[in-house]
Amino acid sequence: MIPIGRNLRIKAARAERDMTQKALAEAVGVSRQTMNAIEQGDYNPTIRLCRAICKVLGKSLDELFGEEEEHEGSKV
Amino acid sequence: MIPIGRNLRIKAARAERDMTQKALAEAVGVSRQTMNAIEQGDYNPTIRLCRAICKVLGKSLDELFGEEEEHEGSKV
DNA sequence: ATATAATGTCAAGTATATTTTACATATTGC
DNA sequence: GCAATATGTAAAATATACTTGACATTATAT
Repeated sequence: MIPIGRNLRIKAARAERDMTQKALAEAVGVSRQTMNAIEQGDYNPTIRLCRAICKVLGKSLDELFGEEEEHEGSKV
Repeated sequence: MIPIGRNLRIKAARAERDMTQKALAEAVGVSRQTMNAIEQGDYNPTIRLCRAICKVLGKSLDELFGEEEEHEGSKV
């Protein structure tokens, strides 16, 4: 629970590497559901998991987890 | 448990702002023991708490929590 | 249309982050 | 020396990250 905002940056970085949620989850050693929940913003990973995700996706903490979400499309 | 390495960067950033562990803990809304444990590397905060710490200390995630610890003094 | 892979979600359990209380050790100032 | 403040630790309780298993939905392709 506790909505955090969907993390589209992870999704995008995954796309860059053509990785599936499952593949990323395995690469960082968590369940697929956990990866999905993080992308959905359903919770709040530990810094350790964040670091692992960054490492696999070749991004920095600031790039993937910095600040709060950038706002979505400005609806028309 | 699970040693992560002491986070001297937080300690240093705190010193820059002349903040005590207690003050920082209150500013980010956790207990003093939690802040202490994080600095001691005794565990593994959530990204949310990390963000809060960064905000209060005026540092980025990469600055305070990026990569693993830089090695200490190169022993002589 | 129907397989198959990728994703979203839920519920029940386990692991662990965080709190509270409490005490011990520095450290600083009187 | 003694008081006060800052820090380090520990044990028991609580909150929540994360797992497992299962099912529904949305692509993509044949």
